[in-house]
This record gives sequence, C-alpha cells and structure tokens, in this order.
Amino acid sequence: MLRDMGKKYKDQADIFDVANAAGVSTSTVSRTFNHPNLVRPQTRKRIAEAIKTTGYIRNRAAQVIHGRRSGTIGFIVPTIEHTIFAELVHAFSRALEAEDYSIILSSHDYDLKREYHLLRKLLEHRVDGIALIGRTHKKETSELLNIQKIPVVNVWNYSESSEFDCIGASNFEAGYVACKHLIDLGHRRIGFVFPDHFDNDRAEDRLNGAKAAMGEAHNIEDELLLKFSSYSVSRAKFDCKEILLQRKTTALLCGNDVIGRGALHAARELDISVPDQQSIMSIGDFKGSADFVPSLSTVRIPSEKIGIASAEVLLKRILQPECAIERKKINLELLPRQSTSPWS
Amino acid sequence: MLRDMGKKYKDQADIFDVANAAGVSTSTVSRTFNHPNLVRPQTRKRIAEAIKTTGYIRNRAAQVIHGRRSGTIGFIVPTIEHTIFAELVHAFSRALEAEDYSIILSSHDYDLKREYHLLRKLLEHRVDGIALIGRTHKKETSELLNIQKIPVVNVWNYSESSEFDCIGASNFEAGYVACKHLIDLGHRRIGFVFPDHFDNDRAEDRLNGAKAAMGEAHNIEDELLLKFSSYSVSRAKFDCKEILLQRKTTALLCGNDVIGRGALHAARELDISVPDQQSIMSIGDFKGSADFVPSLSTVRIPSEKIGIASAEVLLKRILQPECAIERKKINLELLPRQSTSPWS
DNA sequence: AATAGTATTGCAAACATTTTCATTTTTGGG
DNA sequence: CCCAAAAATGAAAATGTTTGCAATACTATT
Repeated sequence: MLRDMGKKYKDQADIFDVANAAGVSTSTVSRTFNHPNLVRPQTRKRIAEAIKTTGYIRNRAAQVIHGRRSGTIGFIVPTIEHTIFAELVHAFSRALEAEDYSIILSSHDYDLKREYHLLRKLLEHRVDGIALIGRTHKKETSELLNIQKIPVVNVWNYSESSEFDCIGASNFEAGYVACKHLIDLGHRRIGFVFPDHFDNDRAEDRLNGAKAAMGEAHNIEDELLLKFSSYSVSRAKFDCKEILLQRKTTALLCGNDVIGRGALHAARELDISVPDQQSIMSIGDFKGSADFVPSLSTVRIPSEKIGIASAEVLLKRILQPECAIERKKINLELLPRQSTSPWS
Repeated sequence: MLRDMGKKYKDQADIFDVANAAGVSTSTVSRTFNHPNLVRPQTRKRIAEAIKTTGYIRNRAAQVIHGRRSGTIGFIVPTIEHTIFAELVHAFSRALEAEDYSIILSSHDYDLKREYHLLRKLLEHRVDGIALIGRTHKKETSELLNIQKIPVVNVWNYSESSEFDCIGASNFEAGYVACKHLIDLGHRRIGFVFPDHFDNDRAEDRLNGAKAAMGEAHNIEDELLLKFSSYSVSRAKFDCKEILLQRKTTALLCGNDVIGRGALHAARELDISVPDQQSIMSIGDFKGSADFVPSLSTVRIPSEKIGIASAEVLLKRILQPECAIERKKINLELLPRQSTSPWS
C-alpha cells in the first residue's frame, strides 16, 4: 500500500519514497539491494532510476535494528599522533574498506581506563568487530568483551595464550634479537633507552627480551644502564644526549624507532660519530628510518603485514564466530644497517 | 506491559530486559538516559542497578532510527599512513571524543573517485557531520553534500570562498612565505621539490605561492628548477639527490616536511653541508623536524590548532545547521632554523 | 486452453528505541 | 484529611528496514 501522504516535510528520502517512485512495494526495493536475483531485471531498472531521482541513501541504522551487521569495525589504538601505529591502521583500514566495512577509530593515549569507555561507545554503535592493540587491558574490558561475545582481535603483540584471536610479532623476541645483535658485534657496555612501560606491554616485553639477551652474554656489565624516555623525538633526543654524555657506553639500544631517531640526532649534535664511536640499534623500522644517514639499524616489525592479517582474521571470525582461536606470529627481521658496527 | 516471555534466546539485553528487571516501563528507562530529571532519583537508582545486572548497552541504531543523532562524525583524509595528517586527525578526534562523538575515519589515497564512495558509505551510517581535507572534490561529491544538507567542514586548506565551513591555513601563503624566506636570505638559484599536485590543491597552492614570490624577486633565474616527488622520505631523498648533484642551486624549497627530511638526508649522503653549501627550506613542521641536526627550517602549519578549530566549527554547525558559513584562517609561522642561512 | 510449476511481488510483523499524551501518584497548603 | 497542582510513570505510535509467508503473474507442457 502506498504510504500516507500527509507526512511532514522529509529531507531524507526513505525506502517508501523509492517504492512510490518506482510503483512497487518496499519489499521489492529492499530485495533489489539484498537479493537482486529475486527481482525481475526490468523492475530492478525502474527501481534504480527511482533511487537516482529520489537521492535515496540506505539507512544502516534501520538494517542494524533488524539484526543485520552494522558494517563497522572498532579499532582502539593507544595513539595515532605518532608514526607508530599509522602504517598499521592504514593497512588494516584498507583491507577492511575493501570488504565494505568502515572503521571507527578511537585512541586512548595509553590510558587503559579510557580504553574501557571507548569500547563501550563502540558497542553502543553495534560494531561487528573490535581490534585492540596489545594484550594488557583492564579487567572490565576483558569481561565486557567476553559477555558481549563480539569478535575481537588482539593486534600487534603476539601471545601464545591470548584470550582472543591474536596477530602480532613477539616483542620479547624483538628486544632479544636487537640486543643480541649488539652483543654479537662485541659491545659490552650497552645503554638502554626505552619508553615508559606503564600500561604498555609491548615496551615491557621488548625490555625483557633485551635483558634476557644480556643475561646470556659473557663478560658483560652487571649494572643495567637504563633510561626511560617517551614517544617523542625531542624527548628521546634529550634523554639520549644525557646518556651519551656519560661516555659509559659503546652502543645504545632504543626501544623503538622514534627513540632511535632521537638517538641519531643526539649523537650528531654531540659530534659523536655513529657507528665508529657509538652504535645505535633500534626496534620497529618505521618508514623513513632506512633513509637516515647513517641509516638506522633496527628490528623490523612488519606493521603492514600485521594490519592485513588482523583484518583477515577478524573478518573470518565475524563470519564464523565459533571457529577456533587463531594466533599468528608474524616474523621479525633483523636489519643491520649503518648505525651499528663491530666493537673490539 | 511486560513483554512476551516466549522470546527466543537473546544474547543482547535490550531496554525491555532492563525495564523488567527494574519493574518499570521502557519509557522510564529511556527517560533515565535522555531526560534524567524527569524520573524520580529512587527509580533512577533501581534502573541503574538493572542496567548493571543485565549488562545492557544502548543501541545507537535504534535511536538513530527514531531521529536522534548518531554520535558519529565521518572524517575523510587522503592518507593516514604518513605523518602528514596524523597530528590533525589526532587533535580532531580528541576534541570530538570529548563531546562523546566517535570518528569514522576513511582514506582515499588521493583518489577523489574513492572519496565519493567513502562519502556515500558515511551517509549510509547517518554520520552527524563530515570533515573533508582540502577544497577540491569531484562534482558528485559536492552535489551529494548539498542535497543531503549535512554539516560539512573543509579542513586544512583555507579558502575565502569555500562552499562549506572552512578551517585551515593558506597554502598559497605558506609557499610564498617559505620561498620569500630563501629569497630574502639572498638565494637566487632555488630548486623546488614538490609533491605531484594532481588531485591535491594543497600542493598546488603552495607551489603557486612559491612562484608568486619568485615573480616578485629581482635578479632571479628565469627558468624554474622544479622536480615532482612524492610523500615518501625515500623517494624524496632520491629526487633531492638528483637535483643536488646538478649543482645548479644554492637552496632547495621542499613542498612539505617529508620531502624536507629527504633533502636533509640527501645532502648528508652527498656530503653537502647544510646550510653552508646548500640551504634547505620546507613547509609543514611535523613533529620531529625541529630535532634534526641541522634542524629543518620550515613554515609551520599548525595542524593541532586546525584540528581543534575544525571540530568546534563542525560541532556548532551540527547544533545550529542554519548559522552563517564560518571560515577561519589559521596563521602560519615562519620558523627559520639551522638548515637555512644567508647566501652572498 | 487448462495445469502445474516457477518467478515475481506484496503484506505485515519484527527489530530497539523515543516521545506524546494520558493516567496515576505524590506533595503541600488549607 | 481533602484537593489541586505538580511530579512521575505507562501505553502506544512512530522511526526505516528486512523477511517469511501468501498471493499473483508468468511459462512451458500437455
């Protein structure tokens, strides 16, 4: 039946308007979208025209109400301001946009309490899935995720015992490999510059990996020369200058490429030649680190690969919520470049 | 009335479940959310408990259906992979998250055709507002925005005749100021390295600004030494090396900080001393550019300020759709640092 | 031309909320 | 302790879709 025409001025055309314009029922319009093979090509064409003339745009909300998927994915990251997660988010988004999903991106600036609230908001929007960075979260967060039984993927930090699907690299290994590289080159007095690892399991794992490598090494300084810095090139540069000025070290191990870059700048400013007087090793391999002069030695954490794989796994879980938990360890790559050299 | 209890297994508690648990009607539950002052504190408390025990999470979709705002904002950017828009997106998001909005972030990789499709998808989600980078868009895009009468803010590139609210810096001016800086320092043979400006009005404006400054200058090379590069430090470094090797220039003007950094690396690799043998000037001032050694001279485009102001303007338009178009020109800041010096 | 089968379409219920209007409860002044 | 006014609550309609089921319109066979 055609709809009551006494309706008030409506700005947005709805499915009734389209049905009227095409002279069919709303069911048929709906079907052209969702099961086009069930409607006669000729009718389909008429409806297509009606859609054009009315300027109709489907209302996802109404579909969601009806039990359909929302077509949105929530991605909660610590930060988007710095380069760290930019490549990851980009790869993840592209992979999911290709499947017609939209990404709701939220950041909590390393405040896990905010993470919980962001999650709640995402759930209000009835996102079809959630991607989270790291594996450390507030208890409420995990509980909420479990109660809601919503598809979740833990991104970035691999863990063999994760509660949810998990795609990432082993940050412990990254720390280990990076430190081992310096040790193998003959360095015995290594300074560590790491981000504060409060609420940040990635940094913590990396540091522990590095410590493990130190523990295995021989003839090594007992005392750990460790300085906490932050995700800012400026700050890192400042902190590295401090540690370099102590002249106690032959190499610096930096917790990530932001700090690594800060270290390169610091050395240059102090006229300390890299790698002749000081080797600088980092973890991450952000875009551009290879282009520094000297180029930054680092352990590559393949963020693009992680992003794409995470999207795939999340997609799979959305389609098959009951399938077995998937955990994928993405391989690291040691990239010795110009900023590290042997020490004798 | 209490709802039919023969319902199938439901995983998600709805407003009926809460109403049952609290012994009130759904109206009252709804009111506690939307007009709390209309319900007795005592009842409110009972409902709060019911919400806790049932684990109820409001369904935004159902509210949207009813004509409420969705609480989402669509932000379409060219890219999030590179640093360029990261600070902007971050500031914008934070400002809107504070007002309880969620951001749906989409990127089109400088493909304006994709921009149109992303916009359509955002409209399906009934976002309350849209933020777009730049002022050049496909005709369909503008048309769609006009028909939909949805709040829109044009971010990043100021234009005094924009169709929508517009917050940004004048990229023309930025190019002009940057180039003028080099000219004032006495440089007469300036090389230009700019991103390809196909579908990118920002780059185009900057280049035109630079050309304008050149036009005003005296005793200057007629021929424009221009090289197109891209948003990649590697690529930019490569291109800058090429232009530096020609030994025709005393200064390089780089279209953005990514290219500026590439130029610094290039010079260092070629053992060209900056600024003694070659000045390097850039536009943008991304985080970290000041920390290079030598630090990168640049024209600051205050992305954080732009992000926050854009959020405010968009918010205002959402609340008052009919208010006059607002255009805000954010001031640039010339930042002469170590990478540029006089030439005699 | 009648029939069975199939392809196409329409009706109406369902989805989770909000809100208007009506009804009930509470409050306070006499 | 009654009454009017104010405060709190509930019933029901409305929002824009999708879909199961029923009805209708074609098609091919005899």
